[in-house]
Amino acid sequence: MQGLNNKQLEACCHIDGPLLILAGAGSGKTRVITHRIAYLMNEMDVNPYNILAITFTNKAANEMRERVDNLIGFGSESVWVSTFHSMCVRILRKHIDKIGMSKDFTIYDDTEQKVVVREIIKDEKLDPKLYSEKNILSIISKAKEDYVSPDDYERDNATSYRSQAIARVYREYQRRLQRNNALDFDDLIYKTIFLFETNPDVLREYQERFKYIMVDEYQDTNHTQFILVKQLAAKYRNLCVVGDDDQSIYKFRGANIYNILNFEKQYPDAKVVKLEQNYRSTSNILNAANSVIANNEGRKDKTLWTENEEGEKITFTKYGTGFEEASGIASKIRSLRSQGVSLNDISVLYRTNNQSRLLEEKLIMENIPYILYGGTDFYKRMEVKDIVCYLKVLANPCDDMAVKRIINVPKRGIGDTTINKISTFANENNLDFYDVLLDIEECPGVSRAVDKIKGFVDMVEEIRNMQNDPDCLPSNIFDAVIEKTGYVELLNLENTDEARARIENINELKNKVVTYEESAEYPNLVELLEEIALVADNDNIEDDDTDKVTLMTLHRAKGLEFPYVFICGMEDGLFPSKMSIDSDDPDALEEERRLCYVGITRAMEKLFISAAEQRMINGSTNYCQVSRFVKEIPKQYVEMQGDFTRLGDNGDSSRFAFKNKANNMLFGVGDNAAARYSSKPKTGGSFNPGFGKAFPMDFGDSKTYCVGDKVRHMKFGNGIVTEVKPAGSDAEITVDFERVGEKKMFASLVKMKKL
DNA sequence: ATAGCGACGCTTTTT
DNA sequence: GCGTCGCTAT
Repeated sequence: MQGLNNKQLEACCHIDGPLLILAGAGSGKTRVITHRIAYLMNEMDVNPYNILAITFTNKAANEMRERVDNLIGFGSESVWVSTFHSMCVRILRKHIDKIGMSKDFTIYDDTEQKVVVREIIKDEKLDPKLYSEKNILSIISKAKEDYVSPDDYERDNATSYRSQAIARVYREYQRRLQRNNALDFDDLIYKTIFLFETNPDVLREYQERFKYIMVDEYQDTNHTQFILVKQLAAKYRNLCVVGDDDQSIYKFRGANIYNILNFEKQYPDAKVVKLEQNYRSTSNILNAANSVIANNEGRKDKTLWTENEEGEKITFTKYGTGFEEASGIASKIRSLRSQGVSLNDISVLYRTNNQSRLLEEKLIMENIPYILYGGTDFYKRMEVKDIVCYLKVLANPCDDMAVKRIINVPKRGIGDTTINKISTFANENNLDFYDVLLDIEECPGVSRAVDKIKGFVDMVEEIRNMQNDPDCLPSNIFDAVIEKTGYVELLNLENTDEARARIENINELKNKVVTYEESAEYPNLVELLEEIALVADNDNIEDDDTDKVTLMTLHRAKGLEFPYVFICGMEDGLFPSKMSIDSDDPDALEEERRLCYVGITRAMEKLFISAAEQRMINGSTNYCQVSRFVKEIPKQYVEMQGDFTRLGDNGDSSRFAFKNKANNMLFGVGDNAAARYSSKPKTGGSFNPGFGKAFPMDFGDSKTYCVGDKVRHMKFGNGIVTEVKPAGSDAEITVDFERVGEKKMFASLVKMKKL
């Protein structure tokens, strides 16, 4: 427990009963959580089997497990470290039959949800203009997040004709998912709560198991997650939640800030520990962040402080246009680079994804390498989804959505009319879509396509039969899909850059499959698909060590830090967004302000913020005011650049000290000439080890290795120890891995198992 | 069955 | 300004 400050120590050592840790930005939150787990195990003799740590992202879960491993060596494998969603999947895979579903369910992402809703809108003959799938899905999702069933929803909205129609869609949506043996993300939590409600014995089993529960990023939990945690902790009440109400920025996704604000009401005996010392930022940056967030009403009282030095002032630059802003940022980055700053230490943050376009164009022109987070997720790319749907059909033929997606991909002459006929026939006879395909002669009106469908079914069945061979791996299936469908072959014929990028993505998918196989105990399609469904692209951030500037939205930056941070587009209407300014809910603006706070506190050494007077938004030029958030930063922390005599600035500008004019910006010329380019598909990244692959418990002599020992490493696979060199109380060992060659590592830190 | 064209709509997105 | 989606003409 060394190197912790008093507050951190206090948080680690409070073991019994509810505990709320309010952890400000950069206050060493993860350290506290990992040390607390270590304390439970090492000092309090808690069996790691009885500890549950919940996070929101796989990345956070992996990091946490790694850090606990490093802290205590072996034994941490039996701590449940997982995301809400993968925890629920794991519970449901074991018990979902008790609530009338089958254990091999598949998970639908939002693309698949949309297709289901679209079909229902059509079948129910609703006007798609009045009932957009997007709108309906968000209503359904919101209902589920609040644990409102279709019946509840119908009853609660009895007076609205529209709501009654939506209730019908909701009910039908659930019915179809059930028939497809599928759950969406909201269902994963919803059904787990329902399982616990209806099966007290199952709940008791998990309550007994999870005697100590920790929840990270508690400010981001929604209502169902709140209920779930409450259920699990009800018996032992050893619940520790960690979060920062000032960093609650996901209300639009259902996060309920009152879960953290009212924790003490929910648990009156809760101990509260505030972590207010910041170890990340200079005091100028931190003070600026404090001043901004102080304008919010609905927050827990706390003020971050730091022992770090004052540092440079924040630079605020006002540019004439978005083009100039992008040029200005690019040239600032160039000058940083010439001073020896690594591009990896620089990040450019913005409110909306489309702001990246201008930045990208300028960075390309200036020859500054960058990596952009955002855009289409790897697993949502067309070609990746196509292949994944083949795998889904092979794993779960009831998955109508998947079957319909691939039945004519690549094109094999089975058109919409045929698909609709089969669909109707299936619905009328209460059959799965694929059942009808198997017996296609029975289906009226598909005379012409019968042979084509037979060809398709034969192909699928041929691949499916491969699974009878116990040695058949998911990658063999994968190869068979590629070969029998001719998918890559057809792309090859296209001979375009786009087709080549798609092939690259498919190869990348194959890499993921192989990586999965190497880490899995019993590789199988269902588990592979589950990992794919639960893994976010976000997990790959920071994996690449080549020198690149990072571009992303402020939302995505949460949890990250960079020595140099640019926040651009600081204009009222953009940030804070117009929606939040116009909203009659005052919390909308407060949430934007929290987002601003998150952005500022990402910076360690130096923060640049900027605004443009004119910006093109949705094809038309807007004249902008400097963001109110900029004006909330006291001038002593800021150095001003730019022309403040032009339009868009009045009133509060007197707070600023005027400095040099930005007159070195190129205007206009060539700005639109920069060619559009398609960003290289993201690659690399470690596959989430998730559940089921934890090493067996092994408390023994795992820290001592001898030359010749056969070992297995979590990431690197099998290898042989070739050298052991004492280094202080530790030992540096060299291992020759079959797959990746020789690696040196410290014995006490390495995540390895002796074979 | 599919290419092509016009209408629309448009913050943020841990799973 | 740009991408997605659905309808229409071939």
